[in-house]
Amino acid sequence: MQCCEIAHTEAVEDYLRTIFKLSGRGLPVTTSAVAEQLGVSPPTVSAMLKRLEASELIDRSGGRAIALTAHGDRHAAGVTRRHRLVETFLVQVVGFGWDEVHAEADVLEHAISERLEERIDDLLGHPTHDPHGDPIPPRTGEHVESWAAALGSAAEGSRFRVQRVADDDSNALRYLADRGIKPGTVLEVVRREPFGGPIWVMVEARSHALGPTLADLVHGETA
Amino acid sequence: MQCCEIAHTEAVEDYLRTIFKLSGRGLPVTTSAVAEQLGVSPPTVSAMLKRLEASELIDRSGGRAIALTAHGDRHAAGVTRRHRLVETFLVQVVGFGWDEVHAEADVLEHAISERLEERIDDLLGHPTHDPHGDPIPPRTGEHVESWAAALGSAAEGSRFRVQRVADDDSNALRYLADRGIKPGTVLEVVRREPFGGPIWVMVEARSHALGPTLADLVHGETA
DNA sequence: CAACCAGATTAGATGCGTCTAATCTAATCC
DNA sequence: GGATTAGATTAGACGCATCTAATCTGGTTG
Repeated sequence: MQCCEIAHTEAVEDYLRTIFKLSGRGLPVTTSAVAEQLGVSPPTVSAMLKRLEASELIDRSGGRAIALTAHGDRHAAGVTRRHRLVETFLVQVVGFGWDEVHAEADVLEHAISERLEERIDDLLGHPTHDPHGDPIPPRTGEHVESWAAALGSAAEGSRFRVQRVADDDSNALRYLADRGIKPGTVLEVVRREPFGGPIWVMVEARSHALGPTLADLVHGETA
Repeated sequence: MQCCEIAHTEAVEDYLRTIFKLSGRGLPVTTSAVAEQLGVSPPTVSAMLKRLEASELIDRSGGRAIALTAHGDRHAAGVTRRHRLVETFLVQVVGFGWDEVHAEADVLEHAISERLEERIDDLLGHPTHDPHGDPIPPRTGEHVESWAAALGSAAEGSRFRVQRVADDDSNALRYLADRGIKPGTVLEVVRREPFGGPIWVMVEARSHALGPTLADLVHGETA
């Protein structure tokens, strides 16, 4: 069965984007990881993976790990592109906060036509990154989905430039935005408490203690 | 079974909006009419109508005619509201032509959240009509879906103000827009050819011959 | 009135996407 | 190396939305 023999249903797009996302973050891409991410049961994922494999969108020759084929990667990047364009559009044009757009985009990514996708891209001036700092895959051509180092592992005393913040948790995003932490922010790592304690950072002359969970959502490089 | 026990799937919303649309135009609302409109088979409609009736969204006590209950009408008006708000948004904010938005809105109407619906409404300044002149149902309260007289039945020599143009056919919309015929246009009915012949109208000092099919898409009142 | 016809429904089937319960597999650990 | 255990799959089921083929229903017409 070739790719184009599978219906590009919302579910198929959801699975592809999830696999794309996990791969991009360097996380293990397994049945259970996908199930967890999508909030469905492992058998459901098993069944879908079988169909994706039959359509040559994924490759499972590497043991438990699931990899996108070149074909699958193109489609997954397409869905991701729409997701991130929609997020950018909702923030820049519609006036939503960066913490409000993820769930909205999760639905809209399946609902916009190619024409609307292009129009939004034009309207926004062909953005390269969404409001969370995630790179927007180009319509054609190569795309690299790299995550820089997490703030959670930055050295004490270093200056850290935020590039990207994981967009999964609205509350975390709101919390971080309230403290001025967003892509582009440069902060100072004052102190790292041991034993899973918080990391103290200085942003615009104010210091904040971020728990390790939160600190791991923030990625960037030493500035 | 009460209304809220039925899932508000896309299909359910599609059926409700279709029934709403046919009723609003004063057309017969029957199994086959709905099937035709939605492009599905009559048995499929039969099955869905049974579920809609069990959920008390429609009432079929009037022989073959299908009527929305008060409850069903509220839901149908909600879907229609989203459809028309999206159309307006796509034209006014995104820059689409009025002939391009119907198909787009058919999908997006199911995908926008209540929050986004409200935000779009605010952004547009609470419009009362969409680009085709169709009234946008208010979020709460009464809504009247009335179609004025068709241009096809306007008297020779009368002046006719266009209020509303049926949005089903992109090509027809483009054709009409090219000739300056859209809501608000005032035109003069020069001559009606008999035997299903065209109707001659004068718009901005240019005259055009419109076939009866086309003329029946244009609704308004003598000005 | 009987036959016909249009329109609606029932019967039976399919594919998708999901579930739970049971089973299989493969890595880990004493 | 055998037992445990985590993870994946198979088995069996369900609801939604759709189809085709067959049947039912009700009005019109010769």
